[in-house]
Amino acid sequence: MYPMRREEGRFNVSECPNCKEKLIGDVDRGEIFCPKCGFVLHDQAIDQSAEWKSADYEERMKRSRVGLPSTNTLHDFGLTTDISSDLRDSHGKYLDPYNRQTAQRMKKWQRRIRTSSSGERSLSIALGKITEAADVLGLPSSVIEEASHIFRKSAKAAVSKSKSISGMAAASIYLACRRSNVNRSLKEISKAAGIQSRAAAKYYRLLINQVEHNYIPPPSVQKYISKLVNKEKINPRVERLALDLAEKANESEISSGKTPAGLAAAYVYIASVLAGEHIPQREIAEFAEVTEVTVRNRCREILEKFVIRQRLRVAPEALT
DNA sequence: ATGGTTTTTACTGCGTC
DNA sequence: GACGCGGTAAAAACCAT
Repeated sequence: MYPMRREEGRFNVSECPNCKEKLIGDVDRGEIFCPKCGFVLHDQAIDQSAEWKSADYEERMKRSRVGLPSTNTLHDFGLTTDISSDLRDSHGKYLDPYNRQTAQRMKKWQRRIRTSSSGERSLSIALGKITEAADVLGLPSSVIEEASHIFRKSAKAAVSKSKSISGMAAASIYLACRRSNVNRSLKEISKAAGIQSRAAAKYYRLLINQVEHNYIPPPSVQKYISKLVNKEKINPRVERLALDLAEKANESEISSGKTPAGLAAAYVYIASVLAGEHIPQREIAEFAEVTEVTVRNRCREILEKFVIRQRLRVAPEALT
């Protein structure tokens, strides 16, 4: 997964090994990932910058803390108290019978309270679901945090009331991906969450209406192309050509209302033919998660435009 | 709810290896 | 014959109104 060879010692971290996109570093979470394909370069990278500075020992002691950083992915933010069961006091002495009884009662209630209310419990389940699905997809933990945060917000706003937990989890992850510029389709995510993408789309729209207030533009065709190429291990030449076509076609007239995925598939298909690689429509359609018919239709439209251009270019020569 | 647009489903015919 | 490709009609899904 991590393509660095130890003996080389050096690895250029500025671009993604899959799609050559410039990588984005997330200092807060200590990881670097590709905004196009979601490739995580170094999930366990250590944040080398000091979190705080201290002039002297006293101050350092004041500022240091104990425990893991709090996280959105656990229902209680990872902040929990455990009452130990060995029934000793803070000095290590055994408790007397009365205090022992009290401690046991406290322990029991603490355990019950932690996930007692139905809200807490479902939150806990949902966050687990999010983490699980995101892990399957190999998403960077910053996205998981974001998704968890989104889910919390939706739960607070009672958006997720009486909705499928998996559905809301998938929708949260998808929104988190969109926000973080990680190019994953709703289909992929719903599959990982074990849910129909149709249903997930519904929940996503809910989320958009209730939680998200900024318009998130859909990923560009170029991104889809890169993703597709990277997924299918296609010759980079084809990618270049496809991107070229997409740019030159300046497709404002053909693209409106069409799924970018289908368009990208068509460009890649045409590029593959032009480059003499000829990838079957069937395969491209499968990887782009659209139908062959859609690929064909987009192809037809693009080619119609290109034929006209070619005629215009060729016509003067034909006249001479 | 509805209507217009797009995508999918399912099927057929054509040419090539 | 299997395969890739192109097309079509009808159903399904999507989206704004």
